[in-house]
Amino acid sequence: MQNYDPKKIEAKWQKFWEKNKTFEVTENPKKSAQGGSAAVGKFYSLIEFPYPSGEGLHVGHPRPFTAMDVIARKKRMEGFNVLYPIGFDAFGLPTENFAIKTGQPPAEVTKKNIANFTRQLKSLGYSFDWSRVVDTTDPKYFKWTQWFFLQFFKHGLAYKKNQPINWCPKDKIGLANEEVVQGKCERCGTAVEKRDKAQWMLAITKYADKLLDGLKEVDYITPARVQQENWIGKSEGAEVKFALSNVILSEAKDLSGERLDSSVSPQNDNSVKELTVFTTRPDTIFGVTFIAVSAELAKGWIDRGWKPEKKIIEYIETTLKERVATEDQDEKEKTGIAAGFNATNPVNNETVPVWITNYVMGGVGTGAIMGVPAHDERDYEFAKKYNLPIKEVVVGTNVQEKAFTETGEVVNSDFLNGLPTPEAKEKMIQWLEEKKIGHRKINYKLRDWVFSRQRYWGEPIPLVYCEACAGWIPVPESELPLKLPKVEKYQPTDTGESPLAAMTKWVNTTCPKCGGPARRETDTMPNWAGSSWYFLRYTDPHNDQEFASMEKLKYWMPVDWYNGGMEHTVLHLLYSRFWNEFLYDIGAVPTREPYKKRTSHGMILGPDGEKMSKSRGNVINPDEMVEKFGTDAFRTYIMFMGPFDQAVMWDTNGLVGVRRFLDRVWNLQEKLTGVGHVILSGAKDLRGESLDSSSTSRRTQNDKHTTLLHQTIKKVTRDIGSMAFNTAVAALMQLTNELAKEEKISTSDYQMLLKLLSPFAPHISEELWEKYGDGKTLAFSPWPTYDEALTKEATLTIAVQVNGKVRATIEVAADASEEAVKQKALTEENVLKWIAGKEPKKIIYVKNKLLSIVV
RNA sequence: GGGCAAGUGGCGGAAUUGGUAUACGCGCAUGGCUUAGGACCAUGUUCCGAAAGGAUUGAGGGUUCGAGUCCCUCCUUGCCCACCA
Repeated sequence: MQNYDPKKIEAKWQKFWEKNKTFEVTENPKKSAQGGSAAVGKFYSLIEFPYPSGEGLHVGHPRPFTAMDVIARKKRMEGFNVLYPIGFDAFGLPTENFAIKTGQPPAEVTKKNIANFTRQLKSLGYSFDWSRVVDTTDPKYFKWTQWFFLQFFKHGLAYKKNQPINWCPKDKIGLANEEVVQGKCERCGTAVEKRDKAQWMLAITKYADKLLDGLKEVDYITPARVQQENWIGKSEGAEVKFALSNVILSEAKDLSGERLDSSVSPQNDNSVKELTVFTTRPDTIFGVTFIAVSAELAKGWIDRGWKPEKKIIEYIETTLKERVATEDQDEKEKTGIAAGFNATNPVNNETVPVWITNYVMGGVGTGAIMGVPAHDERDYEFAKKYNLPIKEVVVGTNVQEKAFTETGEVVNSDFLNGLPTPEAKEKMIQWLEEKKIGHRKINYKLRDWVFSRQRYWGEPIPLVYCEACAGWIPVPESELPLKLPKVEKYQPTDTGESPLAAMTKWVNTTCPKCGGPARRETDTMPNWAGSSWYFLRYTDPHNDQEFASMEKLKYWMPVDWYNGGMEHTVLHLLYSRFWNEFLYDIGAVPTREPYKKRTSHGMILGPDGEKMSKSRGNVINPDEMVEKFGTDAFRTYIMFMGPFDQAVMWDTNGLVGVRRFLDRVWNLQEKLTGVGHVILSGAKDLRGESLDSSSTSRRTQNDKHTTLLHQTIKKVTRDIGSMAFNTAVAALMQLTNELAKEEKISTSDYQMLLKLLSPFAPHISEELWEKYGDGKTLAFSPWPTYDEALTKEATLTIAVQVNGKVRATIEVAADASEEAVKQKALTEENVLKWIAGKEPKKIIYVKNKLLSIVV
């Protein structure tokens, strides 16, 4: 027997899989390369496709990839027609920045990076269908990304809006709200500024309710579901109009197109006579003692002719500046300034002052709130600071000392008195609606999606602006893809325009509608665009007539199991669900929800327990590990290192241990009965047991050996299903250790071990299967089944407790009667000693587990 | 501040519905095999104690014959969100 030589074996099988197209699938399993018999069903397993960075594969990538590979391989053995595709999300800033630095065209850099990633991924033995690779930067792919954008546009869900955006002065790029982390650019950490810029928007907010509802019908891990719910942030309440005591504007101005419309009455004379607030607690409206408005809202008034005192203008300006720059929001104190006029509470005609404050956000609700210090903590804090009255309207704790925010009985509220909070809320909304001073309103935290970037390396937005037609005209679908022109410089211009803006030849075009002169949109799409539909393309990647045929979509969709990082559970998951639901509504895809099940993996940390990063010097290179220990050991270790959903530290010593395990599996060959024979289907081993690969051990006795085999099958099967890979590997180690103790091992037992091991360590398993298997490919051999009865041990060890402490253990036959166990226990010396002649008060028997005697 | 996880040997971590805490791996120790080994094999390894025995799952309390697991109070760490009215 030769020593285990992973390098040789792994190269051999990777070549074999590639040559035989082992993992390429079709919708008709009979025609597929390997699926000889009709499949029990389809299984679409998906991982988040990687961004092909210049650094190559990071050791973090293999964790989800290997996990889904294990699941996909097991599903194949269980008879499913398994699609496990791979692709590259290749548009993006790092490549563009690299191009800016070196002058190399991003397309070429991307090509090189993808080649390197492909080599690395292939060396890890993943069972990807390599015939379906997608690349988001391929014009054949982004043709459809652009097509989808046009569908959004045609259905009124894409619109251009001139609004303040988050602007990163370093990257010279507009950022979505979600790309701003604590006032800083998510990518480079530079403080973000506000800047006005016309941006393409996607109206994801129109899908807020659908996105929320859809979560009920899918199986997402709880944190993923909760995060999506929180991000959408639905709150139910009411909008209420408060009349203002004096008209604050005087000059007539053009009001069109501003977001402030919703909070200002549409008066011809442009005066602001009333103010709309949003509240989730209309039941507390009798407790209003002030009105708080955001600095953004007040700024809008000034823009439209309000002339307040100088200190008010100064306050507004400072607050707006702070809004973006603030780092430690923890210590941010609430501030405010009286606006100098009052509002009238419509329910009781009380006059309350209007304050401009820093704790009300311009972009939330109407940008104005009613201050109820007795029942809202923030209002309370503010009222205390500025000595505003606190009026109790819900019975609870002393509201002069602390805001009472829970539900209770309403008081001091006229017709609401005596009602519990929820009923008061309903009654008040109805009353407001009757009197036409307010109405029920559902509010969302979710904002529309800023969909344009002033960048080169992204999908061009396929629209032209025509003066004659006075608007944005779509590029005809027949002219897609609209390719990126070759440019000299990839750097965005100082004005913030995309590098494409400098390409006058490309920009100046003709209007598809009237034929007159027109200008192309020079913004490109964000990173998220290509990844919002890639799972659809995998089902039909070479289709040049449609993004995917309905027939293929119907076969493969929805994705059965999608695993990805927690960092993508909010944005990518929400965006791609939005696209899919929109496509479902226009009849382009067959399922409303794209993903049936979503799980997440934890991060792999460096050996020092810190996040891996170049600057810390704690980065582990997968290539190096594979070179040293072999792919199978690497894969198996990744699965063994800890609970899949938790962060784990890298420890190369642990990898050594797994390699030892594989060596042991390899060495078991020596103990095999009938070594050297290729065992064919229908053959029997030396014990006369069938070696039919679909059977497991045929022995029916509950001997220790058989029990362990069946227990292992059960445990590994179940653990893979629940992503408890670490304990599945542990069970395989345990079985291997037990088999190593025996003098001879039956070939059927060995076959079973190889099958269970193969999803984790496919190369060594195939190699050994070639020698000791049934002559077919292990990858499609039936997964072992177990007999529940045979997982039970024949004799059991029962713990005997006296007063809660284990004093003895006794061996009894399985399912022994309580009486028999009791009698045996009461003959144990140590048990008698602790009972010390006393009469047992109580004896509790837990079947097959323990006997508890209380004296 | 809010939400969600999680705290178990020297280390990574196991432990169906409450039922023998510490599986599996690392490390360490002793022995074997070897010219040698950082290779391999065997045995041992939660802590205290010579032993009998006792203690032990972040801290404290509770329910129970019995709690790592359930309940209450508190502490710590990680992740996500952050004045959402």
